[in-house]
Amino acid sequence: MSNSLFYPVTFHQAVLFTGITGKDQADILAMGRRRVFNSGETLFHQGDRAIFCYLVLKNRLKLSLLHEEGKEALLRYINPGEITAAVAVFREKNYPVTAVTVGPAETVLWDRNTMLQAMHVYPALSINFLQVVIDRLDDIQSRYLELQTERVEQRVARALLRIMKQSGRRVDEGILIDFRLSRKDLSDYTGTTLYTVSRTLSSWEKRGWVRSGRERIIVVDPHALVSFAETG
Amino acid sequence: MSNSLFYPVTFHQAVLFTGITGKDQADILAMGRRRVFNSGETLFHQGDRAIFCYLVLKNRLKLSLLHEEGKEALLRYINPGEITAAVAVFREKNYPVTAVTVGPAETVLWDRNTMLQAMHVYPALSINFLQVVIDRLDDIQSRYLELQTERVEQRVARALLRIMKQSGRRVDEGILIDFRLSRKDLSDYTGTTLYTVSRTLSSWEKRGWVRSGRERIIVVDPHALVSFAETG
DNA sequence: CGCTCTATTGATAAACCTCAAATACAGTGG
DNA sequence: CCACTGTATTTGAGGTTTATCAATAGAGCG
Repeated sequence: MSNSLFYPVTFHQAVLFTGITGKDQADILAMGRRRVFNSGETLFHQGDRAIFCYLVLKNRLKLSLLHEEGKEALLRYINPGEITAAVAVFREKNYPVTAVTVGPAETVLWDRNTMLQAMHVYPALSINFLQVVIDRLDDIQSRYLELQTERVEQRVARALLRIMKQSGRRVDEGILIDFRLSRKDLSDYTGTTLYTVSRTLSSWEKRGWVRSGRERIIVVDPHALVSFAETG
Repeated sequence: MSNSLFYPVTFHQAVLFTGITGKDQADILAMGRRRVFNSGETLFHQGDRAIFCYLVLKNRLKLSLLHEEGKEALLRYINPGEITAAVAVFREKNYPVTAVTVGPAETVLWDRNTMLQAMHVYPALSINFLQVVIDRLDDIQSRYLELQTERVEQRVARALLRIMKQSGRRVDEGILIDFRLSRKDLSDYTGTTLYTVSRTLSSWEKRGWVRSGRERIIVVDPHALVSFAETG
């Protein structure tokens, strides 16, 4: 409560806080610790003991699964208002995920015991955490199915639409993905190579569906992309 | 409790019942309804409202994600003592998964409200359910990474090892997958075609790693398979 | 303005799918 | 017990998708 002034008002809408009053939100936030990470800094790494869970206040995190030989599967971006490492609260096993900031990021973090305590006081928290875990499960299952059954271009279309929905911002020309997103990032997200993503985006740019530059993508015609994603 | 005689003793080891005494287990089972499904019968289908959660007593269920054009991703097999549709208890949304029996299967099922009630009386149940959801999330994330980064034969090796661990039975020649498992099933599990699986198994059979017949696989040399899966 | 990182594009190769045909196998009913 | 029938499996040939490699161009930063 004491340092609630530090937190932007907008986080009253965070998934974490569904069904929790503003005052209680402030209390819960005050139980955590505020921490700012540099651009590109690692919050936690695959194989670490899961210790904290994080609420993102500003900027974004990139969650990845790492494989040998430097290959990487990009799981998702964690946007302001979203939490990650929710699972860390429920078990002590290693967490198989790596989190890196995309630009300098502000977070609030809670250790396991503190969060368990908070959940005890505010039971709605447990429900919200569970909801997050289930949402993640749904998301990864859909993507697993798509990865297994669809072609590369179709998957890139879906990826772009997903990221657009989660992190898009309206601008004049269309919907801008609001952070540095490279061809490599998109290929790690979809299980292809940066070359194929580049070719795909070039072809869509010719058709007027997107506009793109260095680590920057604007979706001009979401409808066309949706239709492409659904028909293959 | 009244009908606890119906249930085999072995289910005292079910994940669902971790930390729950035998008597309480019987009570919980008695709150559910016992139901036998025919071979190949569908328990629930993608898009259904999630209504029940199921404990498998005998035989196995096959959980799949369905895609248009008849393509299918095989999520996992649910063995005796395991539960499925755990998520159904926590939300009413459509469940994106299809469950079909592999041979005639005995189950116990609970509707949402009954299970919520049981959880209220036996809090350990909630923890066990959560554990199941988290395990499923871990599993699908690992497989997502593998699908995205590894070659077909490597994935088939991993699939065989996974299924072996979960459903294998020691026999003279090695470890037998203890139910009908076709080339098509394995290819749906790994995201390839039955032809490629067939070729792969043939080549392994020549090397003495497996023995296989119609819908039947014995892993003769698990070590060789592990090493193959890990080095690619 | 030079340096570095990202993106583009073409040529080639590898992995894997698709299609087709033959073969093996497990039940089933006579 | 055996022939029959419907699946499952095997295997080959050929095609498609996509990765890989290489070289060039472009963008941002100090």
